Amino acid sequence: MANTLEKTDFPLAQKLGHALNRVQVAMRAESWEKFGESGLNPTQGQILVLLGGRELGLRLSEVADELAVSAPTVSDSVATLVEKRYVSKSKAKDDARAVSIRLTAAGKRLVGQLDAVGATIQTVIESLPETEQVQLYKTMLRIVRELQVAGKIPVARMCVTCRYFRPNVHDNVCRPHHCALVDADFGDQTLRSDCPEHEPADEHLAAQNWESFVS
Amino acid sequence: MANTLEKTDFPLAQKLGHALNRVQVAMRAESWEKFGESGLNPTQGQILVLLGGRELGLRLSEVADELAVSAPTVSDSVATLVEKRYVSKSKAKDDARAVSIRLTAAGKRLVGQLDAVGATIQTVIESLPETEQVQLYKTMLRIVRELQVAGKIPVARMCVTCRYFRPNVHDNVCRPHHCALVDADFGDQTLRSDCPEHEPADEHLAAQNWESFVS
DNA sequence: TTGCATTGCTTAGGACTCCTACGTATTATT
DNA sequence: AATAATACGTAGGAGTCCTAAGCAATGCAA
Repeated sequence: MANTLEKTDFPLAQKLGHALNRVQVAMRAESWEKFGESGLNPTQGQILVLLGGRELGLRLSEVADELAVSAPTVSDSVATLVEKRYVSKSKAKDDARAVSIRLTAAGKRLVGQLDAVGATIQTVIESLPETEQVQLYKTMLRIVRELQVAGKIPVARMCVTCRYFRPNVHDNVCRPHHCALVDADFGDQTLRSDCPEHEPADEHLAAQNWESFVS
Repeated sequence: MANTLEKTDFPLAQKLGHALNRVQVAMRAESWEKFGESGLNPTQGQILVLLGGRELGLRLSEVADELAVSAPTVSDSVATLVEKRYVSKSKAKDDARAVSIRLTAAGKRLVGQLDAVGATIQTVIESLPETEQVQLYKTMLRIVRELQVAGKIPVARMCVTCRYFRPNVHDNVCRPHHCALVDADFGDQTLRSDCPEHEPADEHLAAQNWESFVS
């Protein structure tokens, strides 16, 4: 009798996937709402937000990798964004085949008003107890990292893949990590998922850091 | 000096949103891959998977609500699925305006082969320590519930909104909850996010249960 | 019971995503 | 110098996704 429920149950990972899917649906819907106000669709919005964090401009293929869509799709979307005067395309200096995509002044203005995430999602996350937020964040970073290892998304500018990252080197439980670039100790909640100062670690260091981080 | 990183940092909720977005990108890309093998796109696949859990058939509008897209979109997608012979449409008995959408035999066969989530995501989740999986699951359920309260997604068939759910009534730390339908105690990892036996609780009971659950 | 608002769905029209396949230019390799 | 690989673009097509408008059927109120 005690096992009545477990017997007909699905594996936890599958149920987690289901829950993740539901959140994903909500996020996508919010994305339409949020970007729609500015006359954009989700893909265009994502491109703009992505560009917002990169002053130096991005290649077309880099954008495609980041958003995990095909190059033609990005080519199309960027073309419409150019039409809307939010981004500009220029020839890359170092490669005559390549283009450099960056925000125009109008684009920057728009991105400034745009939040990266929908308001409801943001509110919901904020309503969680802070310890749960930090725990969730750490778990999400772990998932993101594993997805990168699996080649599903490009290596993001996260602390855990940075050459300046020194995980768990301090005794302080609240701030166990260290950033060798700015020479500061910090905690899990200050870990970055998209740091402008990020410089990729070599494979060996990355693996080593990852070990120290998750243990 | 100690605050060097924190000063230039973003709010945690925003960084969490960013991480969630990245996972979402990966999931969407996997969705294309996975469903593409069967000649489907993500939306068609989602509809099929959704229908897979509902023997009795669903209204068009219910599908639209579940996937958080407009009725015309579902109308289109269902039409192409009918063409592909995976689903059938019939008039609803109780309402001559409405249709009942359900899987055909071929549709059931296909859904049987389809996983709800992409293989990589599944693997990544499974690679997490089990305690972290359970914690993540609980947090995700909480987020899903909050999204429902906010009206962003329809009330799912989760334990926490079920009239048979009795949260935290047992002393056993591993199995504190109780299902009054099958009369069994169970733990967080056995909580359901889409239970076929689900019967919605009234508002009062739902609120009360939610309180007991999260505290 | 008649009238009107609401509901459930469909059609129409348009913007755009997203794909595969192929073409063109440039760069890298041999 | 010839060939391969890379970066991007175009073409063509299926299909998402929206808003707006329309048609039945239903529910409610006078």
